[in-house]
Amino acid sequence: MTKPLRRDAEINRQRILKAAQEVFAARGVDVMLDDIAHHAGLGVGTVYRRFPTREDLVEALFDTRLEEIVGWAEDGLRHADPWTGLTEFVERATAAMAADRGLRDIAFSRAYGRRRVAEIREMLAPRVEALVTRCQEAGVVRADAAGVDLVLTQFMVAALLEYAEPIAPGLWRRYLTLLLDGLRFGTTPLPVPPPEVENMDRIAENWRPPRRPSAD
Amino acid sequence: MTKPLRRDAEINRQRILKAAQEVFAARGVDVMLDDIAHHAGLGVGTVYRRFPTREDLVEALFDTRLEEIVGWAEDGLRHADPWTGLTEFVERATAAMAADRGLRDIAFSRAYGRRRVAEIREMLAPRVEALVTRCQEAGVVRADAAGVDLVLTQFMVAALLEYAEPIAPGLWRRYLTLLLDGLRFGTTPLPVPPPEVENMDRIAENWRPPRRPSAD
DNA sequence: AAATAAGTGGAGGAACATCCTCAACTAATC
DNA sequence: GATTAGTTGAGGATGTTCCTCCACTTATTT
Repeated sequence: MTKPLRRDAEINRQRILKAAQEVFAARGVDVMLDDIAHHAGLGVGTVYRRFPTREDLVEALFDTRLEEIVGWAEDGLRHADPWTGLTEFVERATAAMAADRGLRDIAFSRAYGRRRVAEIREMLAPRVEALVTRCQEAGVVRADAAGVDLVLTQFMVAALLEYAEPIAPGLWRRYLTLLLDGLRFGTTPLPVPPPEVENMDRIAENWRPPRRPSAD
Repeated sequence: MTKPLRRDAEINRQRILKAAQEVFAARGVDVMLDDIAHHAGLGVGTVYRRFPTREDLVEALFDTRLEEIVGWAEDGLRHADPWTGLTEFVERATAAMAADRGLRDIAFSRAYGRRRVAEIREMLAPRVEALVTRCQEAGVVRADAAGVDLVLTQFMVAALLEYAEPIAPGLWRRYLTLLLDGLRFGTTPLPVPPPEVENMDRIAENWRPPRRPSAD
């Protein structure tokens, strides 16, 4: 029942989406909507007319991005070699997050993406855990690891990205390798149990790095 | 030549230091000075009179804390077993940072501690690197690791602390173990070189997690 | 015990940051 | 050319943080 937009309005809508995508990628999801408008070469009012809340922009931009990541997890589970399946997934997911700070926000925080995006995000954790379990069954991941450990691992690497990626792009691969080697070859008994699922959620949901200044 | 403070003023000075220590530990070094005053049961004016800038509080509180950590590194270097020397140092340092968010700020960021504290901080990195080198010479740390890798490792764990420690205290031990196991037993060739010292500085200096809300 | 000097409190002004509306304007479509 | 849809961006509303200022209190000196 929604009338189609006027031609110029539709063009502007696309421009806003493109601008939002770029600004979110560079500076995270909680940039000022004014900055997105400016980056799109439009007035603030136009952005607010088309996307009354930040949430609308998030939902319009990130559902497919997250679905993509879920898809990678499923690829990994389908891979003949469990360990390669796991590492290829982690590499792809981290590379995507390295290139897009907004995606990190969406993947971890619960402050954004309350509708469809939240649903998809929820599909991620169980699949990631399955990747680990599958490796353990094949004996290529230490037995005392847990599914959630991979999530926390990703979390730590995401934090590193936050600070290091703009300065030393790609450095994350080094430390991801270190962590994965720990998962694979480590023998020192892990001294405390993994977090309960519920706590895991509470940890990730606090994800909220400081606002990055606009370049201007 | 500085006159001694009036008796009540000296007492209040101590109160402020105690309050600052506690509030910094709980919520980091960039809390509002108003909060410290309130926590000390004093007026804001009193705090500003005694410590005109946040920097003065930082310098008064953190130089011995950092010296302590430097001392631990030296203990580690003196330990008969290089690997135990390394792990004991990392454990102690991380435990201290887990208990004090202000200490994390001081140890990593360059936004605080510009005088004596900065000097001490600078003594830390070379000693940490020596701990690693010593282990490599003994063959108990992978040869392709670098001294700075331990610093980045600490950095990642510090980021984890930021989010996880209030919810799952002590969880960091699990992931520190994983990382150290990676350093020790890992065999996957590290895919990118470690950061230049100069970049290392630029990464750490950006440390600035979001402000934590006061509990009131 | 009065005089003096030192110290205190905390309301509130200044400087910002962020959000989002709205009335005057412009452009597309019929 | 009339009608309707869309755009604009200055600026009001709100919030945050810092830090000063001066009427007041308390210690110390004489």
